[in-house]
Amino acid sequence: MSEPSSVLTVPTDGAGRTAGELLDRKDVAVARVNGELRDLAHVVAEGDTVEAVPYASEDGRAVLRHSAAHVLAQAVQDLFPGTLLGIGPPVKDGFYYDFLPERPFTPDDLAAIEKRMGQIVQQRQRFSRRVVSEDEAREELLHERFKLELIGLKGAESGTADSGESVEVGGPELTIYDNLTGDERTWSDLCRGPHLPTTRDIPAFKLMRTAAAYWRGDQANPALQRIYGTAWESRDALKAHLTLLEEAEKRDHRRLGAELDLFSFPDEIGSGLAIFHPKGGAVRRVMEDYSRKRHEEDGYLFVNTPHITKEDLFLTSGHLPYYADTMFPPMEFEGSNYYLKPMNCPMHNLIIRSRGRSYRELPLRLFEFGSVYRYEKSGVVHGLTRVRGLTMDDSHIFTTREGMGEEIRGVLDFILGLLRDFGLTDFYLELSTRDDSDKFIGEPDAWEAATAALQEAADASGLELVPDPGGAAFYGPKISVQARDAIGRTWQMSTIQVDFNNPERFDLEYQAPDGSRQRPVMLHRALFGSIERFFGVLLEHYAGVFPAWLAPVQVVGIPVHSDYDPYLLEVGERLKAAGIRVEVDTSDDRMQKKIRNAQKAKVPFMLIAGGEDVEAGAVSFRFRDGTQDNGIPVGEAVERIVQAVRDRV
RNA sequence: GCCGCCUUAGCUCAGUCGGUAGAGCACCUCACUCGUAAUGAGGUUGUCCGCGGUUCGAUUCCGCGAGGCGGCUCCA
Repeated sequence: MSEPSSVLTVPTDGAGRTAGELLDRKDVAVARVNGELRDLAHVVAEGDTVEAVPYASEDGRAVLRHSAAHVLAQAVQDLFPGTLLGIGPPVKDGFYYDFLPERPFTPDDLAAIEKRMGQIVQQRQRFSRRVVSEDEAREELLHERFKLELIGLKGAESGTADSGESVEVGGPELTIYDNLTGDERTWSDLCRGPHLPTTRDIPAFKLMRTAAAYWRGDQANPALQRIYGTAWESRDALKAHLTLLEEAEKRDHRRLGAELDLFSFPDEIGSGLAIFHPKGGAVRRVMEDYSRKRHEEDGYLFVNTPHITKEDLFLTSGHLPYYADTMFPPMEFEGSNYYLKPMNCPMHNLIIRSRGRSYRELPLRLFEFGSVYRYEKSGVVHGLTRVRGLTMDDSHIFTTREGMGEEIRGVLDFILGLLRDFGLTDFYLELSTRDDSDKFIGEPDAWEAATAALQEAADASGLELVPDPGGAAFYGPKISVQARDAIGRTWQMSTIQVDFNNPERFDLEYQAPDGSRQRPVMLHRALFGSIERFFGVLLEHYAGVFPAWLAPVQVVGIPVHSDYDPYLLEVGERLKAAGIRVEVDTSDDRMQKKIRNAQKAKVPFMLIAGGEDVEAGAVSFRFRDGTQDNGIPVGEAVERIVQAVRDRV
C-alpha cells in the first residue's frame, strides 16, 4: 500500500540520527523501521530501512488515536484522581480507554474531560519511550492493579495480537511512555507504543460517549467505564466522520420505520417482536414475492413446517443441549415438552427422510419462509436487525459429495444475483474454516473437500475473499457474503454453510446408481438471513427512498382542485389495474400540502392534475427530486410507471 | 444477562424546588377550492411506563419491575 520509493536505506552518515530527522516531512506520524512501526525519535543504524507513515494512513491513524487515548487517560486522572486505568487501544474510527472510576462518568464529565484534553494537547507534551524491567514496572505501577495484571500476562505470554492488550504489553520488551512537559514527567503509562512526537501533533479529536465494558472482555471481571473518542488526521477528516455519523443516524431504520409508518415494536407484544404496518407489509410482500419467483425459477421446492415441535426433534438434531438458553422455554402438555422452533433445518430433514430418496432427485433444494423464535438476551435486541421472532428465507440443499462443488457455485451465483436485484452491488466474501480445535466434528477429508468447494466457488465469483480461520461452526465450514451499503457500512448478509452433522444425526440417505446407500451433503443457505433484518438493511441502504418497485406507495394522485378528484380517481383505477400501488389524495388539504406530504412519504411518483391536464387527457409528473414532466397523456404515464417498476429502478 | 443513561398526548419535546400538566405536528369539525414542500378558525387527546413505599398529598423522592438507548458479552 505504500510506494516503494518512500522507503530509504540509512547511509553511513545517517546512523545515530532519528527517524524523524531522516524523513523530515510534515505529514509523517510515525516511521516504519525495518518493517516495525517506531517513534520518530527512534535512533536508526546504518543499513536500516526507514519508511514514512503519514497521518492519513491506516497505521498513521492508529498511532494518532492511540496517542489521543493517552491524552484521554491523563485528562481523566487529572480530573478524577484515584481512577484506575484499564487499556486504551485505537479501534476502527477512533479509540477508547477503560477506567475504573470512583463513580460513573456523566455527560458533563465528558465535556470537562474533553476540555482538559485540549489543554494537554496545547501543552505540547512529548511522548517519551522508556524500557523498563518487569520489577521496575511493577513498582512504578503498584497502584494500577489492571496494569499489574497485564504485566503478569506478558510474563505468561498469553497476550494475543488483537485483544487490545497488545498495545500495552505486546512488544518484545516492557516499555513505559512518559509524557514530558519540558523536562518534567507529567504522566506515564505502560505502553508498547509507538506514539506521535508530542500531544500537539494530534490534529483533531472528539470524545463520543461513555459505555461499559468488562475488564478483558469477560463478564466475570469487574465492569469498567469505557470512554470512546474519535481522532483524525485533520479537522476536515474529523468533520467528514461526524457528518457520516449524522447521515447514518438519519438513515437509522428504527427511526425511518416510525417516520414512514412501516413497523413498530409494541410493548404489549414484547421486546424484539415486530409488527409490520400496511406500508411495511407492502414492502415486505414485494420482497417475498420477488424472492419466491426467483427461487421457483432456480429449481427450489417450496415447503411449509410448523412453528412448534416436541423436544425430541431438537434432541435428535443436537441443538437443545447447546442452545437451550437461547430458546424460549418449553410448553408442557400431553406429556411432552413443545418448543418454539429456533431454526427450520430439523423439520426439513424430516421431509427428506419421509421416504426413500434417489440420486436422481439430487440436488434437492427445499425452501421456506420459516418463522423462528430465539430468546435473544434483553441487552442485545436491536431494531429489526436483532429480534426474537424472525422469518428466515431458509433453504436446505441436499446433494452428493461429488455434486457439492457445482451446487455451491450455483448457489453463490444465485445469492449474488438476487442481492444485486435488490440494489446491493458491492460485496466481499468471508470463508470460515476450522482450525486444530477439537470442537469440530466430521472427518478431516470431508472438511477439506467442503472447504475446497467453498474456496473454488469464492474464486469463481471474482470477489475479494477474507479468510476466517477457526470461525466455522462445529459442524462445517461456511462462506458469508458481506455487502457494503450506500454509505460504505458493511453488513453480513447471506451464508452458505456445509453441514456434516445433520445428515448423520438424522441418518439421511439416498440410493446411488450402484444401488448402495449414501449419505447426502447438506447445505444451509439463508439469503436475506431474515426478512426483518434485510428489510432493515435495505431501509438504511436506501435511506427510506425505496426504488419504485419496492416503494410501499408508488404513486400519489394530487388534484389541483377537488373538481379534478374524479379524473384522478379514474387514473388511479387504471394504475391499480396495471398492478401499481396508488393513492389519490382527495383530502381538503391544499395541493402544496399534499405535495409536501407525498414528498415526506418519499413516494416515487406524484401525478398532479388540474384543468389543463384534464382538458388534454394528461397528468403532470412530479418526481422525488423535485423535477417534473408536465402534460403527459394518461396512457403514456401509466406505461412509464409500469415500466419503471418492471425495470426495478 | 451485565454496566450506564432514559421513559410526560399518536410523534418530537417543555414543565411541575411534592399541590394530578403544556407547545408544535398529527387527528376531528367548520370555512376556504387554491398549479408544484405547511390556508385559516375552533376542538379532542394523557392511569405523566407499571407496582409498592415515604408523605396530608407522588408524574416529581425511594425501592422493585417492564420497555427503550449506548456499550460489553453473545449471535446455531
